[in-house]
Amino acid sequence: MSESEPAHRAAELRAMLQQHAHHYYVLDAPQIPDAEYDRLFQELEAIEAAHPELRHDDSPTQRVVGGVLDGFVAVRHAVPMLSIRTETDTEPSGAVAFDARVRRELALTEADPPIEYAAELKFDGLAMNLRYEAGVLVQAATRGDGETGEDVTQNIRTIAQIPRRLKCEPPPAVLEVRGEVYIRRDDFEALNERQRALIAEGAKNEKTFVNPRNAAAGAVRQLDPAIAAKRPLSFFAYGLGEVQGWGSDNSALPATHSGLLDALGAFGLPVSAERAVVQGAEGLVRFHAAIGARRDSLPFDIDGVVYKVNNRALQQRLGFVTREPRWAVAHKYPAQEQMTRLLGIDIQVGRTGKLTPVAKLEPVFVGGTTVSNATLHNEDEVRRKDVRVGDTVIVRRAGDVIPQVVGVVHDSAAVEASRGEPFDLYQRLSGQCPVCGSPIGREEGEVDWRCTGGLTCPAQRKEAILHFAGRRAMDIEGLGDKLVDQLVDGGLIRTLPELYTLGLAKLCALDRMGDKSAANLLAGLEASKRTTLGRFLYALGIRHIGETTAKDLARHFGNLDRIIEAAEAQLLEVNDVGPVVAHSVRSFFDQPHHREIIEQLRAVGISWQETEGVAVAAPDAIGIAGVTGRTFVLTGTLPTLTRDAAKELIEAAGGKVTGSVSKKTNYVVAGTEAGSKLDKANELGVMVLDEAGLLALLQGEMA
DNA sequence: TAGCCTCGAGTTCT
DNA sequence: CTCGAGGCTA
Repeated sequence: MSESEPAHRAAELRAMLQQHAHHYYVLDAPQIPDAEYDRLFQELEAIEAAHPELRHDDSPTQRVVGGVLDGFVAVRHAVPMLSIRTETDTEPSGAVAFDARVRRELALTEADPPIEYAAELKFDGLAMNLRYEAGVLVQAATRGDGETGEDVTQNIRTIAQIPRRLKCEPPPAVLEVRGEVYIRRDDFEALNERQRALIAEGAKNEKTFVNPRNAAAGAVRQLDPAIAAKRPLSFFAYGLGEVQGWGSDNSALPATHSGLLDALGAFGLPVSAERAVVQGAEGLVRFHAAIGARRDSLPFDIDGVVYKVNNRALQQRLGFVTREPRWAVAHKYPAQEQMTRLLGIDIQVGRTGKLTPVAKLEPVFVGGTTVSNATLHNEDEVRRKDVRVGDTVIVRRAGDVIPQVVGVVHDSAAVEASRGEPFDLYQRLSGQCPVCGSPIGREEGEVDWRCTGGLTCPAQRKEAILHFAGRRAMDIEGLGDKLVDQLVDGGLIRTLPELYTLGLAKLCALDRMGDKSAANLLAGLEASKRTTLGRFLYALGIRHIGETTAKDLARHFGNLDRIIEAAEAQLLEVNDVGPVVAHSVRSFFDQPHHREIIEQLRAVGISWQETEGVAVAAPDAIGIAGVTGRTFVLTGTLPTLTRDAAKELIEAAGGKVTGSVSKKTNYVVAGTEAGSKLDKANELGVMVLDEAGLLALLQGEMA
């Protein structure tokens, strides 16, 4: 009796775990919390450890079994895994053409009713053959060349969604289920997140994955199933291979494809819910369009849809042409990812001097257009992806319009060994700006390299002019990049004010510039002279001053001279202006060259409405006590007051207490063991008080 | 001190 | 649109 007790409990646990796993993975509706599942799982593990004879091949605890393989064993498919014909046509006519072919083959006329189709998704994963004998999973094999694949049973057993025993009684003698192993997008993101963490911790042999498909392919081909088990693989069934004894003489085989999928679902196999039974070409077209519209929001990648004649008897009548069934077709959407070759890495100079690496690609058609350039953002990014000239890379252009290099395709070891050098921006440029030859530099802690040439650099000058002329800035109509290229390269324009001294004669001498366009530009320049302070400030292109901040400054100060004269402390009064922005503004106006340009721009007639500004009253000069509206930072331990008490006192007096010292900080109140905040205060010249000093200040305010 | 939120800057192709 | 930086806040 004492022997049968654990056996009974083990069987019970196995049944419960299988049931819950099915709800969790297949129906996506867990019935118990994960922790409870884990507890049951561990209980079963414990029983099986104590009673090895109770271990079953189809126990949930046996999903990871066996050791590392030396290689994969070839498996000859009992029924070949055929490819299906792919409609490359991305228009709806692909569906129409298929329907027409089917009707022709069946010798149907227009008088006959529409054909019924099963429409489903074409997953972007790996085709797999699962062989169940007497209801138990005995083998999983990849597609290979269609005739012979590889035995990956150990890895596939780690996929919890795939039942080790079919839920049917009695089970078919042999049932081969065909389907796709894939990785969900969210699982993929989480996986890469984990990989990045491992790499950050210094793990040598880890890497991030380029896309879910590659990650899935890598996992399936892992020799060590323990590694495969850590990859979040999923599975959808979509067809059959060899079948024996499903009912007597396979009589229980459903008559339709849709019925077949329903049956597989009932056996506990995951079947996609994104499928439909539709009538005729019209139904196919609708399905294609509906899925296409939702493609980006599906939880997994697909590369198209598949249409199958639903009735299996009709399928048999249609038969095969060479290796492809006549009764099914895949209808692809335009690829969102393509492989191509990285021809080179150019380096562009932006308005702020930022040096941006740009991938020069062998042109590929992806996401509806031909892509030949893609930004690589910065050096870190290039290194992170380890993209090198000559590599085969994957380019993606999904819903987000802008193409990006997703990563490198790592193929044969030979190719791997002969790769180019890792990207080193400084070395590539020999430390010089590719346009003007000025030295390049990188600020401490910044990612970006910059050309130090400033406006002497033609690239920056061009960008500065374009920015000045931009729609949100001075809005000069008729001044585009081609024209700016000509003006700067031809030496007609060196500084912004010179734009306004352009004459008709000079303009007409330029290539492709007629009287009309020249007159348009001059009119555009004239019209731009009447502007606002905010636009003008923004147009100057001061670092960190975008449209919003420019407007804030304009509103706060009301007129330009006050801004030019403002000390950093006054600039800090402006909303969202911190030390960096304040410093940037201050140093811009400190350059005589910039003041000169501003004078000249005013001289040519640029003007705006000046106001009083809505600045709060100018703060008291340094040294005069004040608490209201001031910012305090507390650091260290005060002799009598607790932090909270000190805070309360300051706030009661109208002051503000923040956590970190910045130029916006008016006072630092330091006690004993004050650390870096005190150093910072000294560095920034912020007034430092002790407790007595604080109390004296507060007294003064109250009095 | 970390994390949130906003802003700035750069980006592709037709 | 995305990323990084700056500013602010819990």
